[in-house]
Amino acid sequence: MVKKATAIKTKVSIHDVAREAGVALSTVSNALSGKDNVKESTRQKVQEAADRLGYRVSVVARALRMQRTFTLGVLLADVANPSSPDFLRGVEDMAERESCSLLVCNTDGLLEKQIAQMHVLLDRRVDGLVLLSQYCDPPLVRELLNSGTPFVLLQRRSRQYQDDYVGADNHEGITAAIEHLVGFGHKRIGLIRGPTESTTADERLDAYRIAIERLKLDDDPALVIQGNYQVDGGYRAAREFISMSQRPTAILAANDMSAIGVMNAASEAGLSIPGDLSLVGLDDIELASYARIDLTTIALQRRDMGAAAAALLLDRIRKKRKKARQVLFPMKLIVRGSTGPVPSKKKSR
Amino acid sequence: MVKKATAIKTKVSIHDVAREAGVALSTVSNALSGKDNVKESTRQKVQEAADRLGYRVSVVARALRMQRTFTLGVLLADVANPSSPDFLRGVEDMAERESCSLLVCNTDGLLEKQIAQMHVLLDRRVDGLVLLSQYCDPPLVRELLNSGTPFVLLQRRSRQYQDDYVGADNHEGITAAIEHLVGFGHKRIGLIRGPTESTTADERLDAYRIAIERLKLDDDPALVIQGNYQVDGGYRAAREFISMSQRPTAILAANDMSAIGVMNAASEAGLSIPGDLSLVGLDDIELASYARIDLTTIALQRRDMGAAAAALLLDRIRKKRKKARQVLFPMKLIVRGSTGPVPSKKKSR
DNA sequence: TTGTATGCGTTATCAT
DNA sequence: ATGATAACGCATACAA
Repeated sequence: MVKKATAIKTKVSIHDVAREAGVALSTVSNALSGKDNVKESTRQKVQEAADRLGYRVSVVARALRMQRTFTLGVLLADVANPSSPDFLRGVEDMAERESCSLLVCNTDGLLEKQIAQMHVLLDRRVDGLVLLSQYCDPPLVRELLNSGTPFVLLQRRSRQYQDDYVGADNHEGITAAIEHLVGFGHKRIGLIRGPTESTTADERLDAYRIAIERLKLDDDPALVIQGNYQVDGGYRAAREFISMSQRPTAILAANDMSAIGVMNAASEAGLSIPGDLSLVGLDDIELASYARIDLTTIALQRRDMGAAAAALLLDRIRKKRKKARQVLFPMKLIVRGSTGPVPSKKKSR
Repeated sequence: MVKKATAIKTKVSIHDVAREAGVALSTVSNALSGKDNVKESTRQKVQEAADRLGYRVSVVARALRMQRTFTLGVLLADVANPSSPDFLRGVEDMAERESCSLLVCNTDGLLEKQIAQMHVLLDRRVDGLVLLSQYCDPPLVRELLNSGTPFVLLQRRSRQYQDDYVGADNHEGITAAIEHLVGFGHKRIGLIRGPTESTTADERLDAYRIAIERLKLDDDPALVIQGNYQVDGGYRAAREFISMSQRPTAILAANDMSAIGVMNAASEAGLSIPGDLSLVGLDDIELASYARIDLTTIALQRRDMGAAAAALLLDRIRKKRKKARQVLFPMKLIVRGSTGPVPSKKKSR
C-alpha cells in the first residue's frame, strides 16, 4: 500500500518546496503567504508542491525574521482558580483571531514567581503580556514592563501609572448588592475583603464604605475582615463574624470562593443560609448556580473581559498606540437563594 | 536622576555584549550558557557586560538554531472545565523543571478544532504534545501524530496504537465505589456513562458491568444512561432515572460535573441525597468537598497525573526513547455525605 | 512577475 | 581558552 505523500513533515523547508515547484525561494514565500505579486498559476504550482511535500511553515523562523512571535503571554495567579479559566478563554478567543497563541504562566500570587515568569515570557519575545490580577507596581515589575513589550492589566489597576486596563465597575456591583440586602431589612452587613495587594479589593471596600454611609447602616470597623479570595480565608472570616456578640445579619464576600468558605462555616455552626445569615458572593462562577449552592452573587463577564483585554493589547501591538485606554465592564447582581429577610430577633442568640 | 542601565532591553543582541565585553560572539554564548570552555575571569567579564546592557537571550533565535523550542503543546477540550486546570498545573510543574513553557489550546471537544490546533502547535515546532482527553485515533489525527513530534496521551488511550499514556485505574475506582454502595445495601445502581468517544468512559462501563455481574446486582440495560461529562447531561440522565418505575437507589456518575447535574435534578424532584438516592461522583474536584455539596466521589490525582505525563514526554524527547510506556494511577474512593443506606420500601413511590 | 542576496540572534564546528 | 564562520528557515529589499 503506497501512502500518499501528504504526511506532514516538519523538516521540509521552503527550499525544498522551491526546488519541487521549480521556482525561487522568495516566490514560495510570497505565494504561500498570500502576497499579490505572484501569478495565480505559479501560486497553485507552489501550493501543490508544498502539499505534496507536506510542507508547513516554521513559525519559529518566521518569528526570528519578522521580530514578531504571534504569541501572547498570560500571567495569572493560578489556572486552577475557578475564575481564571474564563478570563483565559476570552483572551484566547480574541488572540486566535489574529493567529496568536498563548503562553500561560502561573505565579501562585508570589511576586518573586511573577518576576521569574515575566522573564520567561520576555525571553521568548512574546508580542504582548496580559497581567491578570498580578503585581504591577513593584519597581522590579515596572522595570520589566518598561522593556518595550506591550501589556494590558486585567482585573487589576496600577496605583501609580496609566496603563491599558480592563476591569469591572466595582462600585456599581457592590452598591447593587448592598441595596439588595437593605431591601431585605439588613442594616449590619459584614464585608470579607480581598487581599491587601488587590486594587480591585480596595475599590470594593471603598464602594462598601460609601454605601454604608449613604444608607446609614451599621458602621463598625469590626464588620470588615480580611480574606484571601480563597475558601479558607472566607471560612476563617465567617467564623469570626459568627462568634461576634453582635453578629452581622448579612455577609458580602470578596468572591464566590470566599462565600463558599462562609457556607462551610455556617454549616458547621448550624446556621442556615439565608434563614440566619444572608450571603452574597462575587464572580458568579459556575458553581454558584448549582442547586446545592444557589448563591446570590455579583456577576463578572469574565470571558468578555478577557477578550476585551486581548483586543486592547492586540490593538496596541498593531497600531503602536501610545495613549492608555481603560475598559470598564458592568457588574450584575444575580439574585439566588442565599439572601433573604433579616432573621427575627428571637432567633438571634 | 540617572537610572542604572540595567533595564531589560530585548533588542540587545549577543553581538552587543561581545563588543561591550571585548570578546568574540561565540565566547559570549559559551560563557552565558555555562559551558566549561571559558575562563572564569572572562565569564565574569561577559556576565557583567550582559547585565550592564540588560541583555536577555532570545529563545526564538536559540530555538531556530537548536531545532528545539523548549515548548510543549497541550490540547484539552476546555480549560474552563474544572478538572482541566489541575492536570495543566501538573504538566506545568514538570515542564518548568526543564525550562519548558506551555502552549495551551482548547478544542471544545471537536475533532475539527483539535486538528486545527494541532497544526498550530506543530507549525510552532513544539517539542512535544500532551493530548488530554482528546481524539487520538482518527486517521487525520494519526497523520499529524506521526509527523515525528513526540506526544503523550493523558486520560485517554488509543484503541489501536501503543502510545505513551498516563491514566487511572478505572477498574479499581469503579469497583471500590460499587462495593461501597453494596455495603449500604444497594442492589440497583444506575450508571451515567461518559461520551462514547471516551475510552476512559468505556473502561469504567466495563468495570461497572463486571462488578454488577460479580456481585449479582440488578442487571438492567436501562440502568446505563449516556451523559456528556457535563452538568446538563447528568441532569437529563438523572431525570430519566428518577422517572423510572423501578428507580435505581444509587447512581454512579461519570464525573463530578454529572453528579452535580444529578443533585440539581434531585433537588427539583424533592428527593434527598442520600435519603432517597445515593450518589457517587468521579474526579474529586474541589467543589465536591464543599459542605453544601459533600459528594462521595472517586478521586483522581490529576496534578500528579499531569506531571507524570509531562515526565514521560520529556523523557521521550530527551532520550528519543522508542518503546511506549504506560503509567496507571490509583483511584481512591472518598466517602462523604452523598451515599447512605437504601431507602426503606415505604418511602419508594 | 520572478529571482538573488541579506540578516534576524543564536549555537556549534572548527581553527587558532 | 578563544575566535571566525556557518547554518537554522524564513521574509524582505532590491535587482532583473
